[in-house]
Amino acid sequence: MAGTVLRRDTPRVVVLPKAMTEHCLGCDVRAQSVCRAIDDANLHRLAELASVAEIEAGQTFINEGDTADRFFNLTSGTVKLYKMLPDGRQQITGFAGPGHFLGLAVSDTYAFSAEAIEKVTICRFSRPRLQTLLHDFPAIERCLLDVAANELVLAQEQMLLLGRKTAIERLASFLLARSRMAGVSRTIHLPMTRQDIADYLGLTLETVSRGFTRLRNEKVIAIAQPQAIEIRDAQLLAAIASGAN
Amino acid sequence: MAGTVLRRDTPRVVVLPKAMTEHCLGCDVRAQSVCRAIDDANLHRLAELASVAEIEAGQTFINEGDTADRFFNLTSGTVKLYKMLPDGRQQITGFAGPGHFLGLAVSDTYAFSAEAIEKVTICRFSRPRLQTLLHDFPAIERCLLDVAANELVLAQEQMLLLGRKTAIERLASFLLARSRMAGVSRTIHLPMTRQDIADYLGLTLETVSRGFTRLRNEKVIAIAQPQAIEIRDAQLLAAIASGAN
DNA sequence: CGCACACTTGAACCCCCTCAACCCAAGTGG
DNA sequence: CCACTTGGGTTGAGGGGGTTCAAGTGTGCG
Repeated sequence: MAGTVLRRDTPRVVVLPKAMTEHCLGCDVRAQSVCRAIDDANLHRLAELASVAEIEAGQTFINEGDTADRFFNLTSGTVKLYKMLPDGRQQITGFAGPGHFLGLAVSDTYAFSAEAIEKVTICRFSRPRLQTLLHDFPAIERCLLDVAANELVLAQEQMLLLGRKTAIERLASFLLARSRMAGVSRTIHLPMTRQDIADYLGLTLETVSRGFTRLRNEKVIAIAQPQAIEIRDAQLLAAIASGAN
Repeated sequence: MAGTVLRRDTPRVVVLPKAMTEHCLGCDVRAQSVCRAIDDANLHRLAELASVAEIEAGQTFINEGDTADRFFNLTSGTVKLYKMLPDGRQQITGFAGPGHFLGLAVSDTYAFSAEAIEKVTICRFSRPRLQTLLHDFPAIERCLLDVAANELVLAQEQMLLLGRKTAIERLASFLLARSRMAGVSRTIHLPMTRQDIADYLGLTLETVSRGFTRLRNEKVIAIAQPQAIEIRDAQLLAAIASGAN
């Protein structure tokens, strides 16, 4: 049962009243984000709604229950999305990286909180104004639908993990998912703490630590640093993750 | 660790080559389904893509991993959506009732299986043909986005439940959610078995049974029949569900 | 009646949690 | 340079909530 203090500092807004269109044109995560749905000619329509902000590590910039008046688009860094119980128990529902879109809420309040675990930069959009833009460009809506459907698949996968997998299977699944998004590289970077991993996998930090140690002893992984893990037997890792072992 | 046998019987298609538009016009779940996004004048466009099928209880009509060539719209009965591990462990990701839309998958294969737990009737749409219709009617797409965002919120809530709540808290949360969808009535109907509830809440059927008994002994609920549960102290039930007790 | 199926209840066990100590690296300040 | 602090990570010992295994209790239906 984790108990972290909530911080409600306002994020530091940094830039860009007018040079925004160029900023969007040269944005290096545009291809991975929903912004790809809008072509260069119309990009200014999107750009004039956006403002950029930098968030320090540890800062919470979305609070569960607050009125959802903004959408966010991550351009760098990593964010944890989580829900909490009144007594402080925390469940991280996902980690968001560059290109990730935040704020897909039906109701008018956020259903989760978001905290930067590294220094993060985000694009912010006013909700009502972006929604009128969505109306003019159904392509964005279509893209958002794809995004939402994809998240739904991931959420179902995570429910299977949380409801039915053992501790070691959860860890293996987590490392495997991380390695897939890392691409070809054999080592994976973990920007989050053991406590965060535990809160994501429905475990305690001690169990996470013990699990990593066990996987290391069984030569499945090597732990270069606590935050840098090398996969030594991807096949065995996958077997463990799927419950075959 | 539950192990149910997969059945792959083809569902019995029942009706309606041509009288379909009238059928859609008079459909009693239209207002609760995505079909509400299309007006009476254009309803025939939707109707001519649909075919109706009846599914017997126990029949699986979506198999995880199969090519996703169809969308479904539930018009009566209850369906369980689930994922399985190779060794038979099962996680139910949700129960779908009348008006529920199924098949929101990004990839070309279904990410989950669907089995009728009661006799069920569904409208079926060919995927490619419905997708061209979506293109013509962005209102449907918008509606689907709302549906997806809503499911995402529910999924996050379920992750919190599976990752961080105790057995009794899970049961209370489940009963509370069921009572909310039941409306004003104080008694809730549970069409699924204890095993299904367990597979939904990440527990065993014995733990579910014991939990119900305990809630009954503490006068929170009354168990008229195993499938019919009366809520006697909604406030206490809500307190337990949120972890306050 | 008797079989099947779902549910309930009991007893023993075990995986993971809790509590606690310890390690280690990175500051910080005298 | 060393003493001290702080934050994250690891490791150990013991306990408990939920599972496992097993028996018993309805209830519907041939």
